Amino acid sequence: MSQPPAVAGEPDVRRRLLDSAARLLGEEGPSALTTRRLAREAETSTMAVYTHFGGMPALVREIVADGFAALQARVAEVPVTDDSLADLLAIAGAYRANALAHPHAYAVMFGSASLGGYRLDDEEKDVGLAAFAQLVDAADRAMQAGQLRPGDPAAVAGQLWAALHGYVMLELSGFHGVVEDPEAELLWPMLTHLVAALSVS
Amino acid sequence: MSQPPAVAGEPDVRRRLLDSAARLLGEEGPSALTTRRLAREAETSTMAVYTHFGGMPALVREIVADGFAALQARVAEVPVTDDSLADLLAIAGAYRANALAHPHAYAVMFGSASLGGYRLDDEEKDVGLAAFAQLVDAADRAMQAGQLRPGDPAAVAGQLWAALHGYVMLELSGFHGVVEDPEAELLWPMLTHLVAALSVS
DNA sequence: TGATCGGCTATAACGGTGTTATTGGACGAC
DNA sequence: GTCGTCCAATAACACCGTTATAGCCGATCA
Repeated sequence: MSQPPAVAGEPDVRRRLLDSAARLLGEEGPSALTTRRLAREAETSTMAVYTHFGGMPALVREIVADGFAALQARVAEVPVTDDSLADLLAIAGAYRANALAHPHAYAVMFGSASLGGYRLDDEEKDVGLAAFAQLVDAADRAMQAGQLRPGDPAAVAGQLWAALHGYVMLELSGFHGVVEDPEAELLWPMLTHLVAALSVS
Repeated sequence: MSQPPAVAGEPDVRRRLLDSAARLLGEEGPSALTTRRLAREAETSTMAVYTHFGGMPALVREIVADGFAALQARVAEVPVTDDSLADLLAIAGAYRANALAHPHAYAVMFGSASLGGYRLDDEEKDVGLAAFAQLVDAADRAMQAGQLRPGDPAAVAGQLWAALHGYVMLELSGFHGVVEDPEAELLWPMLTHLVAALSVS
């Protein structure tokens, strides 16, 4: 209640703030996401951030939640096929593609690039772990299909996730230039080697 | 020339600034490393930062260089033995230990936790790549010893590095709680699986 | 209809930040 | 002793996040 009827074509302040924040973060990075700048972009005053969200960290928390939701949706698009091992690699590709498409958001989501006073809290990590659950499911399917050695799917998924996350972080930091073609010499060999070592012999 | 004779027991301003900066970063994190706070700790004024370094980013650059040097020194302590594969894992252990001992420095070194206006530039990356060269050497030794399959040592080292870096980042972000004992279920299995897949059959 | 009340917004302020210009003092060179 | 050269301290500027204040504007109710 209260909230004005939201005239068509003029999204309410809350929506404008979230949209502007996502755009600023995506286009100019964390340092551009300030209350005053955000208020200018959303054509309102800094107070709106506090009345609608309670402060900058809370607004960032919503952006992060949206980022995790987008990551999860992007990974969920990967079709399930008969080859569970290929599915795992396809999921990794989708994960990386999402990170490269939204590098600043990815950095904030995983605790890099501290944004304002925002810090990952437990609730936020749970949202992130929901995305991780997709990997666990894929690993579990591969075990059920007899393609991965039986074991703890979470451990397998965790190993793949850590390696994938590391490659993505190095790529975002510009440290992947240690070889000519990082994707062909680092990412895929690393993941296939991991999967191979985890497969039934 | 110029620089006063540096009375014993009273390190010069430049040294005091660097020491205080390293201490502030290590103990309280990036957000504590401000010019005014730093000037107070080093018992001088903010101007000293500009006369001696030219600004906060340049000072951070030196801190980062020191961090890479410490990492390199820590890894260099790992003895070279007959078992090159075990050496690779020992290097990984030393790398992780250094990162856990200086988490804030590690985050800044690899582009996370943007500190002031500091950004990794190419020169800085070269310093980081010098540390990476240690891993390449170790991989090369393992190939020469016939324990790793012949190939590009940089590619092998890069895969290990990415995986290790990813695990360390997840550990520093608190995301490693997906399993009970991350070190036993994620880190070492992941690395041994990678090494195994890269070894001669 | 008219008065009241409530939520939202804009303005302004406080203390903090990085950075820079200006001032002043201490020191070596001549 | 005087000059010149650094270097540090002070103060200022513009910006930041945050908060208090005051005013608007629509909904509620007598």
